[in-house]
Amino acid sequence: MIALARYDEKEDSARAPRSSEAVYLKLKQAILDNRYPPGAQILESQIASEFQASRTPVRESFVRLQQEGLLEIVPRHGVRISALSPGDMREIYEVLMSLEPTAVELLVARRPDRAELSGLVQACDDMEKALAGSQPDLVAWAMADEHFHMSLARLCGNKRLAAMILTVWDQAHRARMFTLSLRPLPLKSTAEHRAVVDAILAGDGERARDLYFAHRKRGGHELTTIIERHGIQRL
Amino acid sequence: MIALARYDEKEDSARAPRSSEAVYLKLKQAILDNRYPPGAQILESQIASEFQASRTPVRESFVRLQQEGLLEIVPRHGVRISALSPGDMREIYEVLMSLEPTAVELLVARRPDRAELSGLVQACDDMEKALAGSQPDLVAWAMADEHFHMSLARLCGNKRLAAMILTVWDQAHRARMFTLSLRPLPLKSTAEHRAVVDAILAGDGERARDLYFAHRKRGGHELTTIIERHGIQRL
DNA sequence: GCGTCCATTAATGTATGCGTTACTGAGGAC
DNA sequence: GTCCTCAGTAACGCATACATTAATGGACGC
Repeated sequence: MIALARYDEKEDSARAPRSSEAVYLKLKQAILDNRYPPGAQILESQIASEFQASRTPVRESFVRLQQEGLLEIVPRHGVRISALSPGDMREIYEVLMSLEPTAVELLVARRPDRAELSGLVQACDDMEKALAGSQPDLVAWAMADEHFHMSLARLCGNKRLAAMILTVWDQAHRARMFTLSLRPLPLKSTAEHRAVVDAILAGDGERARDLYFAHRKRGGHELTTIIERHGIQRL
Repeated sequence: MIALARYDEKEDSARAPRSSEAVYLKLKQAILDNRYPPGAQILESQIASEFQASRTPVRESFVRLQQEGLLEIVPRHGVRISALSPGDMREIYEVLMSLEPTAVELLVARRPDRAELSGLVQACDDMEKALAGSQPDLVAWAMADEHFHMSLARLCGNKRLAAMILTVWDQAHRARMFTLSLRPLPLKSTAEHRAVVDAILAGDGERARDLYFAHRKRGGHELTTIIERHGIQRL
């Protein structure tokens, strides 16, 4: 289900370069980058030799990644990279439609100043820049979009809530990247993001919440439509 | 930070009595039962000998329980059972105020028949029974209450959402049990639960959502008040 | 020729050993 | 008397060895 560990990340003492942590991070990145495609069966020893570690830290990483929903440990059968069904995508967007508006509401209640929101503004600028040229850079836009949403989650002041949002975002990451070129150009999206920032600065929690909810709903609907139209079953 | 693994529980083949699973379940139950109190430092070897297993499955359990937020692995320092601060309780109730109303809304949208909701009705009956006598059985009431909320989460049709709810409920379990005798008798609570069930059966998603939100908000407020009034810092 | 059974093999699950690190306590110096 | 240093020890993190299980392929029987 939903991995709770992320709010634990404290980069205080870099004195302990634990192998299991390194394996976890590299394996996770590899999955998100689709270097291990959904449905792929992977072996402990394979990952171990690939990352030059023993099976022990690899197993530990498997457990963590399973709880984050990125892979499944089938006892005695090994590990399979999770593939998302259309139903999974629906679940993810239902969760986000619940949690993200709450997060923005909590953020407004904290009355953040403009400096605290600089990351959000920067993300909006990046999104605009990515779409400005004659050849829109969809990947850059997606990264800025992700950065906006994850920053907002982190800013809300509720670590559990933030961790949950980040976890399901990670689960949906590949699907988003995959459908990026299939969706209409997200031209309205940036304006929606800026409107949310304005509402936050104005201290209007209800408006921020409603705007964010509508934004999330539209995004989810777009993605769902694409999945249906293309008859995608697993991603 | 929110453990995603629970929706994975499939008790299909009981053919593989894995030691790590047994250790995980027993250790988790022990923590929930407060046999390892919050803040306690525990040793891998201690748990291993206690459960007659080696350190390997114990470590695996530690990783899982850390992601569920029930304990913290401090590298090179061992494992500490999580203690909830008032801020943690606030976080948990903010998450539940967001997720539980969504869950009930999703459940209504599925138009469940009366049979599907029998578990909820049973839980209401149990709550009433627990408070009926001259000597109210608070523990029985709390168990029925928990059963109601967890059943509703599971019924909503969104496994990720359900898993998240269950995870934070587990985190708050000890705190709830601890404050049980400090709160006023939950006499209104049962009626609120029944009203939610009625709204579900009536197919009125908005009413069910609002009722559940109000119920959750009141419960959270009650608990927060108790924590403040008694100056509880860790539980 | 096909199906079933057994043996072999390969990968997981568990146990254990080894190296490293951090804590503890004692002893000495200022 | 207090603080700092150092050595001893105990627990963790990782590696590896062993046990267990499931899958695969071949051979035998029908």
